[in-house]
Amino acid sequence: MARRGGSGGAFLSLACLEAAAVLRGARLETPALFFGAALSERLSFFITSSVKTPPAQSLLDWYDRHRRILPWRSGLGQKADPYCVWLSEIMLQQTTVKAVGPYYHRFLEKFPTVQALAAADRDDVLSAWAGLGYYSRARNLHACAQQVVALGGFPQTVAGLLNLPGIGAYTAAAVAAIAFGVPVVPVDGNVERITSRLFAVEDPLPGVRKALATLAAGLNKDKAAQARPSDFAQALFDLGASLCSPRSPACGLCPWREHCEGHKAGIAPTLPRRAAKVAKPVRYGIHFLVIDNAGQVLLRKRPEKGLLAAMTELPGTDWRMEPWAQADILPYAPVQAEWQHCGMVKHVFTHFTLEAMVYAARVSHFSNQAVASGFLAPVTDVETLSLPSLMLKCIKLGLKTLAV
DNA sequence: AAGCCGTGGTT
DNA sequence: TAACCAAGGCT
Repeated sequence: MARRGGSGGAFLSLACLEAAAVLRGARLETPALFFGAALSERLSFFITSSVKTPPAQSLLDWYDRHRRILPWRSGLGQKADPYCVWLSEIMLQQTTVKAVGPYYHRFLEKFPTVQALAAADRDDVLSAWAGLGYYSRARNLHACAQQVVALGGFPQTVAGLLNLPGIGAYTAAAVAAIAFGVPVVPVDGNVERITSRLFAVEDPLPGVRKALATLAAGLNKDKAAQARPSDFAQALFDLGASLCSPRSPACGLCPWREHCEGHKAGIAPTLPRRAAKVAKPVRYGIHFLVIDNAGQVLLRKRPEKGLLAAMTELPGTDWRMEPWAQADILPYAPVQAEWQHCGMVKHVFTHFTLEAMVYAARVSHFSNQAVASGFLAPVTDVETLSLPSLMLKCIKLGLKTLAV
């Protein structure tokens, strides 16, 4: 791991010059060798025992003055509700505060307690999640609620929380710290960014992720942080969200600016570095919108596993790497009709881009066979049908064509 | 363990 | 526009 910042002596304690030598030397080695098993353990020790961490009190003072007011956040010194903390943490995984807000309120209204959530139908939970993305979170949320009820409440340790579905290293630490006052540092994208800047770590993600987590774990070692584990964790989130932002951090306002090696070296805005990414492949699919005289649209449910698992979709082809020829697609049409070409919907998933061609038609009524291939729903209910965003786009495009 | 899993906002 | 990114987890 390459860490910048003047002489090793100023940055690392004198007792650990050997560690500094190891760290400097490591820059010259291949990443694979550097993170080799034995060496990695030695480095974890050296890092946690030798790295000078910034004063937690400075951050906490800043937090007390500038902390954000969020729906799931309790008042300073107030006790947090574990159910609310957990629910918000799951929703906030890879999801912005702004997007979560309405979902969080709706969810609490529908499922006010973990018992209510556990007792609910899974489809109702999925429905309340529709549009938020990463739908495995909703399935795991429901399963987790049932386990929590069976356990008689939320586990109050990181290890106990880690056993629950949908809760990984980050969420376990976040719930433990925020809901139960356990002095741990949850490492999310904010904390990775802050840590890489504080210690001027120039090696790229995702390879350097483990090393950043080790460095981050040392951030709460002083007394001030130990006294306020919940506030310290949330202070890091707020710092990452409002000052130590990805593109143009406001280093001049940062309570840790005098302790930040990245800032001192003038490279803070460029951190963390990332390995060059590969281009996303394009996949091609066709989807069909059919409406009968009663204003009903034919839909179907996707398979239980895989992309958009168990969510609702328009009937259509699979999504393949080769574009579909006109002649290939008729067998996939759910009914015989005068199909009108509506255009293309482009949708970007994490690992590929989908170009979905949409065809639309009207029929007087659906045959039993057609209905058996899926289910019918009033087209006026499209907004409330628990549809993934992609399908909402396809339907809107199809409706536009039919209306003409 | 690298690939899979959504969506919306920003630059 | 295309890339980037958000309080990541699972397999």
